[in-house]
Amino acid sequence: MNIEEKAYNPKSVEENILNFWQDNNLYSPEYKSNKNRKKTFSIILPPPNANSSLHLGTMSGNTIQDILGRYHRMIGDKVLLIPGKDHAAIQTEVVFEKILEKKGIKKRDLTREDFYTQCYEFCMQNRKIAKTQELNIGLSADYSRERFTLDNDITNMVYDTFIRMFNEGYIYRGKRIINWCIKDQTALADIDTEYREEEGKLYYIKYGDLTVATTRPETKMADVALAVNPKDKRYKHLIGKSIQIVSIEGERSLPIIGDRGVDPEFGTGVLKVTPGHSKEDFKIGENNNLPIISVIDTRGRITYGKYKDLKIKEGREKIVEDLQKLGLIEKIEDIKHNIQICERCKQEIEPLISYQWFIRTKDFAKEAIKASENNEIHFYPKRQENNYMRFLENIEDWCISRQQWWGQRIPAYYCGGKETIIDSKGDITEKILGCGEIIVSKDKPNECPKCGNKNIVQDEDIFDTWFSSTQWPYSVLGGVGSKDYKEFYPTNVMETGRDILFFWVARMVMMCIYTTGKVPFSKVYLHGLVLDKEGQKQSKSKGNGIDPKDMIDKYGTDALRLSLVSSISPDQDFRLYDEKVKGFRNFINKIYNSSRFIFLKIGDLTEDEKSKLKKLIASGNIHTKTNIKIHAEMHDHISNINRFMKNFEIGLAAFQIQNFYHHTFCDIYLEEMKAHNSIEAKADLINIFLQNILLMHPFIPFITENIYQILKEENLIDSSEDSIMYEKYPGIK
RNA sequence: GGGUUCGUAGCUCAGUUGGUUAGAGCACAACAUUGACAUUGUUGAGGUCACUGGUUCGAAUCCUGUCGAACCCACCA
Repeated sequence: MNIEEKAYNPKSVEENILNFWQDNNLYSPEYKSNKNRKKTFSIILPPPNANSSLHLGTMSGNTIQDILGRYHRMIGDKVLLIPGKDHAAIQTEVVFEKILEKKGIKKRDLTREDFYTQCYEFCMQNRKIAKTQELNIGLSADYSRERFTLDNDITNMVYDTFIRMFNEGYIYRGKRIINWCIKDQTALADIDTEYREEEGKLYYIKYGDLTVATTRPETKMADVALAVNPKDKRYKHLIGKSIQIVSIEGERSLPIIGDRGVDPEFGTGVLKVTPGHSKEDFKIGENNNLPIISVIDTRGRITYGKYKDLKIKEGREKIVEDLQKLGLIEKIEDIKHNIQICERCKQEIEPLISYQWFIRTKDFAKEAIKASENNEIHFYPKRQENNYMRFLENIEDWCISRQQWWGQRIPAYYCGGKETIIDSKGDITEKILGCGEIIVSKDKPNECPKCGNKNIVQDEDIFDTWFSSTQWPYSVLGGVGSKDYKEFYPTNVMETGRDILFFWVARMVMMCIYTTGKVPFSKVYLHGLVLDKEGQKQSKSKGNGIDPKDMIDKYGTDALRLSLVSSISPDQDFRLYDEKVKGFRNFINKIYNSSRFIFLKIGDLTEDEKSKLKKLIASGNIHTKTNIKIHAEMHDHISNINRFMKNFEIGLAAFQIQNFYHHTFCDIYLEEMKAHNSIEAKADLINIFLQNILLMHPFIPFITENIYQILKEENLIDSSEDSIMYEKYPGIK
């Protein structure tokens, strides 16, 4: 810092400080000052997706993580923040396919290997950019330990888990109804889908004497029953009977069953049961032992009779036309209804019957629930615990296979390969062509262990990205039993966005308890989303995103950090915009100028005077007549900040350090001190100043490190530490 | 349908277990500034703390209900 300049120039200062921290390896738990530290504090940083540069939301999380890390370093813990990057299976595949499309290349033009290699390259470039961004925001993570979720050893651990779960019966290959994305050509877990309200039509179709209201007449041929509510007086007497119908599929008989899930208020109160193309109906089918018929394939085309190969919507029109000709359409109403869409590509989801890999989640969920009940895991804010519990209590089996290329290929092998057949009745079966054996193994077996068949074919599918990322807390440390695992696992805090509580946090607890026997972290802090000035979610499609780099270039990193955390509360979304960051820049400048003033005031002391000054500070007996009040206020301030930090009230702490420095330290104390020039007064000034700088360091690390270094250069403080990062936090013994 | 959060100054937001006169920043007005800072300071104006009823010596804070906004989960056949 050149204190000749009237205004603070963050750019050059931050660059120097950053180099100083990195060159000396200060972020590492192996750094010399950590040598005698026993208590560890570790955070697994949520690995951002390696398919783009970081957005502000990720960086707001990084800032909170870093504040916690720096605070704990200063209260004497051996701190490890572990960075990583996530391959983000489907999302990255979608993003990368678009990039290829721009070059006029279609995914299927490439071999699987080429696609993978190119996508890997793409991710490595983003990984580098993201790392630079993380470093620039001051994230004090140990990059010698940085990992990518597709690193070989990580994948190996993921495979080990899969194999163990398979052998213990927690993983099965099953025929179930799944969410199928026709655009992405893959199965999706429920959680990977969203709902969107759309205008549609409700068709009232005659089934013999009864009328059924449906939005999906094209699945009519897959009906296997009609269902009514057992309490519905209109239809109660029909339960257990059958109805003869004549319709486009000819003459046939459908059983009438009772199911409590049928809403008597909707339509006519009669539901057509289509287990092959509706999740609810699939459940009804299971409960009543009904057959399953499929009439739509994975391309979203009809497979039945004369409608074969028509797209769903074309088929619907044609079928309605034919029904009308037969006089079977009673009426058509307009309806607003929610359609299920793919979270990634936003296209409509088709529920289809398919063979996929599933995890039996019920037992795992029980353990994860127990962890919370036994107070082994705490949520900030506490109310999120309810969401966590409700998710786990209602959890369904987790579909972990995806029909994609970018990710970890499932280590399952089929004797002779497999094929899926829809028979003439519309029944889907998966047939393993050899002796029927499925071999789960990390390496490809030479032959089938059961029948000796040499023709062994690997499953084409990859894992859901969350299958690997939920194992991240121990895999990133090198796995169970590794040196880092022993020292840093379980970790202390999971700090992440409130939007991935279910995707990641809850499943991480389940998976890690299974693989390590321990709850992976004892505290979960969930932050809100960063919104734009109008309170809208920032997104690339809206173009309302704020580029973190712009803010840093314009106002400096410390200013941006403060604006990301000051006055926030956990879980609560907050707005960020130019003027806000500018305000914090003004505060940082205030710190600069006040320090400039202090250095001018201290003036050129002789070495004797400096040593007297330091002795006065060390003795603690430096009260001067004019400023007794400040000591009491400092004392309260320090204990408040420590209390806030312990309760994860980061927003309050950030707000208070700024407020105190500006309006108590500068506006009152510093003004008063203008009249005092004794060595005692100067000692007092330096002492209070230093306390404030230390208090502020976790939040605004750059300027505080810079001031600290000047205090040392000027020989105004004594310390064996090279950096403020390892100084003792005020109020901590 | 179930759940959560929010509603405080013109705007953006704090308000730590219920406790004097409800705070900050931005914006606004006036004044000041020769030991730092016009990216500053001082002072001021600006609030029925959404509304309603209750608990309490005392409510922005706790409880009932209403209105408005946002979000999550489930489902819409």
